[in-house]
Amino acid sequence: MAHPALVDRLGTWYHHAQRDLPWRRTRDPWAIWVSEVMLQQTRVEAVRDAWTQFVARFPAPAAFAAASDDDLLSAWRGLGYYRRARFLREAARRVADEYDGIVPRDAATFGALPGVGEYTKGAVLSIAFDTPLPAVDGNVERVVTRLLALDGDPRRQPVTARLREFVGELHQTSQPGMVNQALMELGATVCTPKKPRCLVCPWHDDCAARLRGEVERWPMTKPRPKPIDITTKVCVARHGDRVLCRRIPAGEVNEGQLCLPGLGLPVPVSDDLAAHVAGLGLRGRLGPHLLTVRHSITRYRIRVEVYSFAVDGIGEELLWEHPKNSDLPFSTVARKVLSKLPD
DNA sequence: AACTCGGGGCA
DNA sequence: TGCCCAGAGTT
Repeated sequence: MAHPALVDRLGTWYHHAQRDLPWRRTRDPWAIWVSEVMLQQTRVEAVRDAWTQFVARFPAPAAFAAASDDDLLSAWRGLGYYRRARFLREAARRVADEYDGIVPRDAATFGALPGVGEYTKGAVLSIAFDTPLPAVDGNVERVVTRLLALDGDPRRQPVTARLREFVGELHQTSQPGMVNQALMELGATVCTPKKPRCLVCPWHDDCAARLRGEVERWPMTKPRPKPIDITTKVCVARHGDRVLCRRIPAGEVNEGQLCLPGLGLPVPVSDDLAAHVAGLGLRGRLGPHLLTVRHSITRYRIRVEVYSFAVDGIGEELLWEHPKNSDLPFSTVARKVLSKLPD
């Protein structure tokens, strides 16, 4: 079954209502791919600048394939889910090595690359090449479950299959890339989770949820568990204008990034800062409590108490960095602490 | 099917 | 403060 009138209204709306986003100005599959990975679980406004810098620095898969860990983490700064960047680099290496640096158009081949799931496969190939594949993200789930008043968890069968089937029907009468992007744009700017702007929706008169007067009943997703509150302590040891840092070890959250002594995520490395610092081989005294910083990651909400630390010597083999003049990838929580530090 | 991975922005 | 976001991989 096709829906020409539905697609027509959607297309007309998208033509005049779409936001001017930088990745919509290119058809380069690599640049589009980067944008889709960055946008996974991440807001448009957080991605905009990062994407622009990223594609300037790594204009092709082969360029990113050669990036160091530090360059990778710096390029991904502030976006979170840093594992996405590692998967993308691994995928870029395969493209460079096995496909002569060309992003594969074949759905099975592209979809087999690390970090490319059902959504990303459909989004990149439909936007770059107009391949008729559905790209069902959280926005599309919301828009379509409301339009059709689809009960059940949209991330599970049979709803997943129904969503993909419906989007596939929309592709029959127009360009799949436009349809996919328009569905996402509608979900992002009109059919929002709360207080949707139904008055300006092109599907105002078609939406089963609105006709029932209970739009916010859909999508029927599971509520997230509440975050766990943690308090941890961190010390700022200064030597001139440099600060004592540590590399987060492999296997821990945010591995490879720079953090401050005493702070470990997701749980505190040490509640006893003095003992922790002694373990680093430093002598000195723990100074006063300076300030408190709040930070949240996946399931934790963390209160960080920041103490100063006066050291006698800088110690051998310890990492001292200029926080405001360093190319090394400081973790977000470390940057928060350092930016709030009094002079 | 449940769990893990970040971070920011805003009602 | 609570909630949500252009998901994917692992267990």
